[in-house]
Amino acid sequence: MRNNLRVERAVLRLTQDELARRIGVSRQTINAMEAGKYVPSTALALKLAQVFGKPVEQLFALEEGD
Amino acid sequence: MRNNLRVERAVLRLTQDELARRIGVSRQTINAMEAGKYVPSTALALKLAQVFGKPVEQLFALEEGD
DNA sequence: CTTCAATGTAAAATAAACTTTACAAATAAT
DNA sequence: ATTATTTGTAAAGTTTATTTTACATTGAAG
Repeated sequence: MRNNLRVERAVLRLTQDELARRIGVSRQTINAMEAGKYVPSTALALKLAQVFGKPVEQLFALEEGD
Repeated sequence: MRNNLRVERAVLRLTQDELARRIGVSRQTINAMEAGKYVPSTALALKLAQVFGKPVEQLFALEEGD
């Protein structure tokens, strides 16, 4: 699972902490997600898509081996 | 989190078991998801979107209280 | 060169996703 | 009516997401 979170967050000029607050998770969750340390739930993905104004498919993409 | 899985699966005339195999999860996972018992990971949501040929947003939707 | 804001990271704990096994209920088919 | 397929459900277990606390690193700003 690859994601564009870092880029999209930069576009909005948000800090990890600000983004975390907006979608109701901890800052470490954002940091770990950006670092590709884990795959978020669909609920989180939808909230992120909402904040960034882009469809989930443009934020997350499956890779080889899923 | 509401979802359309049951309807979309009906459109493709797939059994829970067939769908489960296609995306590599257990049949109970499909059943529980359709029953709204839990929210799948983004990886699963993307696979389902792929199978059904629809964007994640058309399969899953956030509700009041997220 | 110090200070401050932002980020990286880590360990321990909790919650939630997902599997396996197993059985019961519903529905379709013969 | 019986059998076979599909679906509902449940308990126990494993794995993964997410939180909390806490500290170390980076980078910008003064």
